[in-house]
Amino acid sequence: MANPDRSTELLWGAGSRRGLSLERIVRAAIELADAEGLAAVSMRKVAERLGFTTMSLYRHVPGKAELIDLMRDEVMGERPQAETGQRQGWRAEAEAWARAQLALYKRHPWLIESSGSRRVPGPNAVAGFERALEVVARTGLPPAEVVAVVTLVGGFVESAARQVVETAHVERRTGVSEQEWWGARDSLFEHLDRYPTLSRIYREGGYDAPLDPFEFGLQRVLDGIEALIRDGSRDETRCVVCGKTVDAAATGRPRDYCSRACQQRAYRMRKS
Amino acid sequence: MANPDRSTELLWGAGSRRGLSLERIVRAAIELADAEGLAAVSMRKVAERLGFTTMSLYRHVPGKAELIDLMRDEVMGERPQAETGQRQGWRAEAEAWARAQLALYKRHPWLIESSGSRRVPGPNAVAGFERALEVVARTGLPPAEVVAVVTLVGGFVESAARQVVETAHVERRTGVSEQEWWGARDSLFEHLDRYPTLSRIYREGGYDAPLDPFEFGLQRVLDGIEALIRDGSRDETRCVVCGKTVDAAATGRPRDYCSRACQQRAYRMRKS
DNA sequence: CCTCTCGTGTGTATGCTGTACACATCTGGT
DNA sequence: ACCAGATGTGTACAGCATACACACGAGAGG
Repeated sequence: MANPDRSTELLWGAGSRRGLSLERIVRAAIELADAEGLAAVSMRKVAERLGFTTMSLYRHVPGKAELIDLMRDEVMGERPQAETGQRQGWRAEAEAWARAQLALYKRHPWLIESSGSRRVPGPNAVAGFERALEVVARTGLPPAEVVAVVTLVGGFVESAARQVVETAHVERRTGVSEQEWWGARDSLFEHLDRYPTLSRIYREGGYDAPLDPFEFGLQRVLDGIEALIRDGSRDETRCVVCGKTVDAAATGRPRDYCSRACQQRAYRMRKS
Repeated sequence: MANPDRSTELLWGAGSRRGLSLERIVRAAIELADAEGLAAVSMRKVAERLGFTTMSLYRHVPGKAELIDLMRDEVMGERPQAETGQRQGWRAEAEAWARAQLALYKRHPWLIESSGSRRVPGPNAVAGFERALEVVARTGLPPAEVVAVVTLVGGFVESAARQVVETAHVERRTGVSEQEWWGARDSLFEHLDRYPTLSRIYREGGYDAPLDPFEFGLQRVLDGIEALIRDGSRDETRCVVCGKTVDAAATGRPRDYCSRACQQRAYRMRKS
């Protein structure tokens, strides 16, 4: 587990603190991870690649966990592309954001492997988050739902990337791995009668031309969000702060907020 | 589907407890992972817990990777619950499936940590997949889309579980609540003005009462799938095998399949 | 000039990890 | 009785992150 304070300091530190050596270490580690996977990244290997001893790295980086934090944020700074001229409607822009994120995962598959444990978000990661919030905020959804939507799409992209990258990884492995795949297929065939629905769907060709999980899933998720936007704007029964359903007052002026807490938050917000 | 030999051995416990067995190893490893996390599972620790030497394990398990495969499939065999009387409509059942899956991840958080690298699916994992296919197949979607939908929902649940479980895990291990943790990262907030949308949403209270990412996301995803079902049944412009859009014939009888390949697959399927 | 501190690189040592290999013991079949 | 195979053990090794003591060179203060 990375020391949060140290990682935060390194990730957010002023330019002067980020010495030349630190950048070289991080870049060497990224090259190693890109070429041989996250498992191949050891302090020894990184040091060797730079022509220094293992322990010299510790003069610039507190530990391996922090190094990985830095690697992650570094590649997240790769600009998706020329940042097209916006104003395309939230859906097209959300699609573009998701596709750029997927491309990032494809360029650096180890991002997925290293996303397991608790990570401190760096400036570039937050910048990506900011861009996504920007897009979704234009939908006019209440703030809490904007955050939830971005979380959902972000999580989906990572999940899809995990599948896409993994199958690509398996396909790239030749011979032995392919045989394993066939072996698993055979033993699965033997017991296929235990799974009637699966075998029926297999027989009906459900696996002959599999749909791209990213493209398919992205459209479903965005459809679901679109439905949320439509429902939310049709009836006004949702809290404008958190988006929860607000039980309509039987008589008198209809409520805007689901609770006094949300009302107070909106008031403070308006006042500042 | 209990193996009689194994059952007798387990039931006759006292006698067989003297020796090692694959089941005992797997169960000990699961207990260890449940209690202290996946990182704490080492061959030495598992062996110690059982009162044997490290190397004795290798008489029953080829290596650690295979042990983890076995652990995964073992816990996936835990029946979600009493398998309620079905016939509730696909959406309610899909929700139940997703919730059961989330509960599984909560019971065994290490399932998420260990899902990174390539894993061989075991009988219990396939059984869970089969149950999901069963539910989604009732929607009448074409086979390839049934698979894609199950993949989508499965991926979503894992993604949401990763978030939910992780915050809980961090809180338990560090003894610091999520709020305190982020509060301590004040250097992060210092730079908040670089992110206008993020800070605006924060000020508007978007983070004060965050929506449950699982519950929120699940509804969006299911909404998206519902839209797919509706659109698919309204117009017949989709291939009944793979679900891709089929370009309508200008004149004559409208096509059912997107390609000769799909037409042939459906024919073979009908014939068998 | 000398000395003293400090940033930086190095070498060694420790305690983990998975697992290869040789050896011991016990068991069941011929 | 004997032998083969299954099972458990002990030692050994390579790899990992990293703690710690040391070496060297630069700049500051006397």
